[in-house]
Amino acid sequence: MIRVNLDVVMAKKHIGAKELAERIDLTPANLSILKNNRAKAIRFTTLEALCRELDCQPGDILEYVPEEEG
Amino acid sequence: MIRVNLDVVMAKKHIGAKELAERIDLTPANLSILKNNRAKAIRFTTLEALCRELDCQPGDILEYVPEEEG
DNA sequence: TATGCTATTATCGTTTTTCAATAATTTTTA
DNA sequence: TAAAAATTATTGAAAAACGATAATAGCATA
Repeated sequence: MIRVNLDVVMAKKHIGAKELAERIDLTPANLSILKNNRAKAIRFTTLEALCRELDCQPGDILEYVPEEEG
Repeated sequence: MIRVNLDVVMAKKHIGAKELAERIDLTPANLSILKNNRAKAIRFTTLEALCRELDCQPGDILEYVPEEEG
């Protein structure tokens, strides 16, 4: 499972979803999908804009969480 | 710019493109596109499979490289 | 040289998913 | 309580992954 830790990075940078959405030129609705782990993919242009505006690396945003076996 | 450092991780793990492609259930052709920085997006299912088989994190594979200003 | 093996590159068609636009609802905050 | 912010859902268009396939390149080794 790939976990999107956008909320953590946003909190560290003290930036809200509305402002971040504006800065990366994405609608707040679509940023919310990403932020709340409902996206199934990400374009590199979007990931790049996020890293640029949040001054971070992809590894700060994306995390691989091994599934526990059923 | 988002750089895909798959070649580095693969070298560390001593695994070839053919075997990795088989393990993550992707054609060698499509893995090559990703590995050589010609992909424009990535599905989380693919990123997850890569992290699982390479025993690594997204941050090992994806790197944000700030563009130098022209 | 010749022969495999691996990797890369390219094209086509299908499927998946992002994303904008929009609206409704919920949550948070002043 | 009212306003602002955030979430959720829907629709449609555009982008891109991906499989299948084939051609080509690189690189060993006999």
